[in-house]
Amino acid sequence: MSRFTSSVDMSLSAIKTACSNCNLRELCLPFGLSDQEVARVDELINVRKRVKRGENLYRAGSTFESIYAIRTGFFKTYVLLEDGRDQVTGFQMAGELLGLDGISTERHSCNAVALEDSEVCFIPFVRLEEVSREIQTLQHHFHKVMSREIVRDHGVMLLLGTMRAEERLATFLLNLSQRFTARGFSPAEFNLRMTREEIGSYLGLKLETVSRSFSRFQEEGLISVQQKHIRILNISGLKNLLDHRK
Amino acid sequence: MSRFTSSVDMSLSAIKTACSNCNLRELCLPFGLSDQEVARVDELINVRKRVKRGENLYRAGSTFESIYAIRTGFFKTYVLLEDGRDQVTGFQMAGELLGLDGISTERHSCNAVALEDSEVCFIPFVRLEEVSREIQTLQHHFHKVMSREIVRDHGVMLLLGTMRAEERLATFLLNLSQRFTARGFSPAEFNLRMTREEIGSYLGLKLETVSRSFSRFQEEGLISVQQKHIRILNISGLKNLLDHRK
DNA sequence: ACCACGAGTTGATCTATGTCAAGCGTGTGG
DNA sequence: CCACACGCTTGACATAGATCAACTCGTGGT
Repeated sequence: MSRFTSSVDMSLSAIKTACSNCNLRELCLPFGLSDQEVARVDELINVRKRVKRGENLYRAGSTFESIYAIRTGFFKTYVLLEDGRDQVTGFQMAGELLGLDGISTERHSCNAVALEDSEVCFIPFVRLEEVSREIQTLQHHFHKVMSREIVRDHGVMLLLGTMRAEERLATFLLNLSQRFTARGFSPAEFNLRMTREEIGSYLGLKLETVSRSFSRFQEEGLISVQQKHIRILNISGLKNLLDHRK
Repeated sequence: MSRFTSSVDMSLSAIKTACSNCNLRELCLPFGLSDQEVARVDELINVRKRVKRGENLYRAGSTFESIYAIRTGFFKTYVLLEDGRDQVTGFQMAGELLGLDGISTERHSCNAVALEDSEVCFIPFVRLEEVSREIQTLQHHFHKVMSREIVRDHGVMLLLGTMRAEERLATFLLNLSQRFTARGFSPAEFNLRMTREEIGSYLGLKLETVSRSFSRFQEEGLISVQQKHIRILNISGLKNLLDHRK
């Protein structure tokens, strides 16, 4: 982790952006908007930024001004306890929004770090509220996105509160698989961008338990693991792990 | 409280002007609005409903139309797994909103049950979006409320992912105490509305562990417990449980 | 007012996961 | 392109909390 905490500023290359020709449009904020409406959204997104692997997009306590749409790359968000314990609250990939936590107090309440070289669009929040007062579709979609985040969090609470280690890991893999699929990647084969420790933090497990569970899955022929490379060999086998518990 | 739960008839106009003379205004949706603006919000709240202890306000899967503001009473929300395991995702009290989970898919994703006889205001969501396109203050406050829910959920994830049983319970008690205080009740003395099992479900513990932890706190003079009645005797002692872990 | 059953407490034991430790291999940065 | 640090795996052991069980209490419903 030490090499990640050193960075302070992000490489600052402001690029003119346009949702209009972004292939993530249908996964991202402009979902369901007409061309005209997308053009209005384009106007409010005037900054794009690269975030290098290990750099913070924002930190807990920093003032909130924008939400961010991930154009390329992969992030984690996490909260810290004073004593050093931390909890990864999510992993975010292209098309997903970051920073919603900051609206409530005008300060971010968690940290966002790039897990690979990434690019994000800045969406100044005041302007987003402006435009969403004008465009009903945008307003409604934004509400759906926030609500979806709440529902997702409840799912994680269910996982952390009731599931056993292997169920948690299976759920995690199936979720990743499904999100990669939605982005046009293979449902069965992908590279993890995060370490065992980060997976463990997200799932409320120690890294050794994550590692052992991976090994167990492999022994059982459910997946093949080679460091960060995962191949799902038996997806329904993984799903069965979740169903049939007494 | 009694004047709301009595069976005395109320005039329609009294119902229609709910927010304007509701003493929860500053905790609830109309927070920060001018009198004029509150009047606009009043207009969209045209139904109030009693929910008896044990009744569902809504269920997972039911279609989403309204969010609900709790006028009096106490609720829990929970999600279910097919195999019967469940996870309480939150306890809600007067002035708090219920139903935000439903926005994302137009169907509720969790269940809401009254833990005591309660009364809620229906806020038809389509109308809320309408009015919040007109009233910026309302729009912004609503966004803050949703964001606050996300931040709260992250806090629960931290609790479930990293804390030990007694830390979880202490966090829970301190949170309740703080919310009762915000509503003008004693910070140190209150009645739990939920069972040990429900507390356990929320905190990712079994009821026996909750019971044992209560007993331990009592032995240590931190609280006194008598069934559902809690008195916090040493609030900083409880807080210390959270800080000083290596 | 009473009874019965749900809620809570407490003890004894079990177990899943944490902890500690040692060694390996791979991919990243110099 | 190479080296080594970091990430990962695996084993042995420890423990917090789960599970099972027996008993008490108190409260809500009739």
